[in-house]
Amino acid sequence: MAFAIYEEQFRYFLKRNNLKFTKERREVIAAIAIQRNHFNAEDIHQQLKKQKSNVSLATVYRTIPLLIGSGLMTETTYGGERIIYEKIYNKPHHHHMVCINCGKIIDFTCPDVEIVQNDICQKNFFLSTEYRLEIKGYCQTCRKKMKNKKMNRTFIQEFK
Amino acid sequence: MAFAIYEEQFRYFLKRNNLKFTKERREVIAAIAIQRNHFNAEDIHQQLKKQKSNVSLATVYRTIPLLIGSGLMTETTYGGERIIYEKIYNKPHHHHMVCINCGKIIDFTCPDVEIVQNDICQKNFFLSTEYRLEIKGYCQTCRKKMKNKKMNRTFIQEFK
DNA sequence: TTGTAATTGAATATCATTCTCAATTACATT
DNA sequence: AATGTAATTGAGAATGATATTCAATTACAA
Repeated sequence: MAFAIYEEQFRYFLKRNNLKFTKERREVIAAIAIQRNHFNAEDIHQQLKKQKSNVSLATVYRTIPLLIGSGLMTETTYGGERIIYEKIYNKPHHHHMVCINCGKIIDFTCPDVEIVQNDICQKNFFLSTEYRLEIKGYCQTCRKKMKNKKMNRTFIQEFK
Repeated sequence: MAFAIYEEQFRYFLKRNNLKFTKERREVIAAIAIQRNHFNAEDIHQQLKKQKSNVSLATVYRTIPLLIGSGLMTETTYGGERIIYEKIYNKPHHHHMVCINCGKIIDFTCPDVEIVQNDICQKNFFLSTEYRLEIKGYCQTCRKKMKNKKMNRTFIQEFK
């Protein structure tokens, strides 16, 4: 499974940065390896408890930047109450559609965006490390609810 | 100037939603009208003080969703400590490059992205209300600093 | 084995944003 | 113009995710 590769990549990162590979960090990786598509800090902590691990939430938060720095995961969407992460190992680069009614996140890939992005960065002498196209709106399910007026809209507003 | 139009649009929105046009809300609009490209809740509050207005920070926060709902402004980038807003009146739709070293935000327009976005939404039966392409990386200035190793990098990491 | 800098858990701090509540106010209706 | 009522306000307190402090522990290079 992917776990061994996760650990290898993480150990390499730690060594390069003069950081230690602790029991706690190993357990956090194991917890990450098991996560689904999208998860947050608390999800990791819950998984640790399931694993009978006593790694504290503080350590989870301390480990997150290391996991991102080592290239094992990335932030997905912000804007909600919590930051949502996802693993990136062996996953093609993709973007997100977020339903503003139910919170559902839909992944999609789009090679065209990369071309556009390269072009823009070159023109602006910008060195890109990350780019994302994020679409907000209403998913298929919630559009149906809209017709029945069962949705969470706060204000009356037109759609473009 | 744009202020009168701002107010008209806002009053219309309030009326449609059975909300009141108060002295405080008028003052907040005046404060918004003066803001630069990118600003946050605290910036609005500071501007109110400059205007000798006593509108509280709580009211600023309460007014923000109304301003967004009425189409006067929008969230720009999250991910930092605070939410950054920008006015959208008379401003072409655009995207952002954010320097992860100095925090600089560079606007850019890109008509191609709209085409891509429409296509994806149609395929997924998604009703888009908003979309953004966000590029993170290093701006021209910070790239030069990188060569002199004067940058804020936290971890040693390769660039793609 | 040892020295030392990194790491940990627990508790506490931070700090942007939201909420509570009693007093005030806008404004539709008379 | 007066009235009724629901919306709004400021002040302060609450919230809650994330970060930090500190003393005790631990990884690991030498």
